[in-house]
Amino acid sequence: MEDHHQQHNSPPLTSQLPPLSLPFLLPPPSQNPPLPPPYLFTSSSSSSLMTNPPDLLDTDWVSLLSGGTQAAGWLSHDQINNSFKPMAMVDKNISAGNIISEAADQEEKVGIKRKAGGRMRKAAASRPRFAFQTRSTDDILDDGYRWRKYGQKAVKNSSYPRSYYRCTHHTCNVKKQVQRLSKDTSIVVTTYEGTHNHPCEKLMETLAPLLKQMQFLSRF
DNA sequence: CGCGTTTGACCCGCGC
DNA sequence: GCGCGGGTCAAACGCG
Repeated sequence: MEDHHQQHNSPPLTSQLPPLSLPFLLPPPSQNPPLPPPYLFTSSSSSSLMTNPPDLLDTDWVSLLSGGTQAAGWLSHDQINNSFKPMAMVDKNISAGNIISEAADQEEKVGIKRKAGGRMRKAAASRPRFAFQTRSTDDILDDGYRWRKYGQKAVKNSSYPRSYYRCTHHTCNVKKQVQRLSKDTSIVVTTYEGTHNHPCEKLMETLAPLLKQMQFLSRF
């Protein structure tokens, strides 16, 4: 069951590209007030919630965008509004530090009890996971992928339920959890688990004309 | 009709 | 063993 989309007719545009740079992903210039850059961490960088922004060069944007989530890339979406901050890298090997405690707790438990639940329970061998928080009135931010909700649970010590989503792409089993903090109800914590094994449709749609142009120009 | 959401049941690990 | 908490399933439902 391999994924053999996108190979025969059209050459994979993405493979011919230089790594995406962050400015690509920032909101269009029409948004006058300068937005703070999105700070996301991976496990290779700092584990604690930073008061000072991490150096963007330290952030592995390429792997984030190809394998993690496009969340950081869609800041222009109205939902995200003008606030986007990291919560922390979620990794059971990393101490909670000064992460917002409710979320930290949640993640510690999730990390340990990864396999609890339903029936088709593969040994989810330490899939990449990370979480971040957004300040938004909408629980769901548009990260470019399509998600299907498969569950919702009330969580202890939280007045808001946690929602469970799966990527709808057939061969992709990336999941995410979305939960609003009860301490600060304006904050939504999104936790991603796994790696997308397919391109982001929306991102590709957006970039396709540009990529074609680049291909064309690169011939000269 | 296809796709996504809702929701109660079920499963599983853990602590006691 | 039992109950709890959390994650998942799947039938029913809703919507375009």
